[in-house]
Amino acid sequence: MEQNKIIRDLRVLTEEFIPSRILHRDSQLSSLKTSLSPLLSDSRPRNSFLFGPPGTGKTSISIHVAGELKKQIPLKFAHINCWESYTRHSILYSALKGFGIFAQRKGTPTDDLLEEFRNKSKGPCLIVLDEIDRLEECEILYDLMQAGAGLIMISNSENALYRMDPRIRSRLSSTENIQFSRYTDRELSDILSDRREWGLVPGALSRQQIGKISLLSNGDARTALGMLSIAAQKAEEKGLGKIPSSLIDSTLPQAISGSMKRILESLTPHQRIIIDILKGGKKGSGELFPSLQKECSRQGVDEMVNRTFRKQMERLVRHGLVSFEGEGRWRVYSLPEP
DNA sequence: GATCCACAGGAAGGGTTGGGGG
DNA sequence: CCCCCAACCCTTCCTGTGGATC
Repeated sequence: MEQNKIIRDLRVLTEEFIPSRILHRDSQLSSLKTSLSPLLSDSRPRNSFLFGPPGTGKTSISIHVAGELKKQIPLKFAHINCWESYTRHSILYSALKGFGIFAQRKGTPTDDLLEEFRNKSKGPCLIVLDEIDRLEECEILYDLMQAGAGLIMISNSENALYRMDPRIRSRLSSTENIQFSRYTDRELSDILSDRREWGLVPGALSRQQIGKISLLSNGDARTALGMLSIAAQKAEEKGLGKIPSSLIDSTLPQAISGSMKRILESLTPHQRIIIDILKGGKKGSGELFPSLQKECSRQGVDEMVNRTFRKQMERLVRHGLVSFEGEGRWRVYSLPEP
């Protein structure tokens, strides 16, 4: 295979890559380590709630800290995305999978999975629940805590825990709240420089270009890394020896739509149609439902019953993809501000 | 004031799905 | 291959709410 001119290691340029050195998150890192330190003496850690805008390092530092702990103790660890696993059953299943135990998914009662989890989570145990506001059955938090697991809960919204059942909330009252704010341009530049060192061939990207990406990404490391990897791949495809600045400008919309695309791909056809309709402006149920039916028959998608439509709306609202104002029959749905 | 209407949302039940066992 | 099991999704049926209409 021909030697790459731009990319040395593409993995380093993705948000999934967890660097061994976390930059510009010192206070959050030390708060989290303090909360989790009881694990080292086989005691129950303090639960943590990490909140802040997307791309500010919440998931990265959670996985990083878990990795550090694993080097010192036999930690049971699982990272669960509540967007994908939002029921009690699927969370228990994912947790066991994170421990390396492949339970039978279908056909196993939730209580049996819980029993299995209780048995297998003995000793130091840490569960990261990402996008916790997507969770549909909050009792699972109670179950996990009861089994002795330490929790790191992550959300973009500061109020994610307020919306939970008061009983669960009181169990979470001693939770350590750790806030993440957007990176400054300079901090983002440092992060990108660090990744450039391992991910790109020397000389492929200039300091000025890093500054430009940082400026355009508005403090969001996910967008910044998205821009960097898209630009690098395009330049590589073209057989160039350096990333041209013109390419960087054109990657911003792609990097942003890339994260939006992932969300849209996870939607059902019905949910996608509802969002498309709401792009045309806010609507009440009385107007939205007939529009949905009409659009479904036009697109050859099965029509749904009114009650199912309301359940779908409930879910879209909970997922933050649709917002509403007004109560009762005067409720009006719209798309949230980006 | 009684009734109607439009909508929200709970409860129950049936269909589908996917993995295991006979 | 077929049946069983349990989760999960959708539908049906129902109750509650509050403004509009008679």
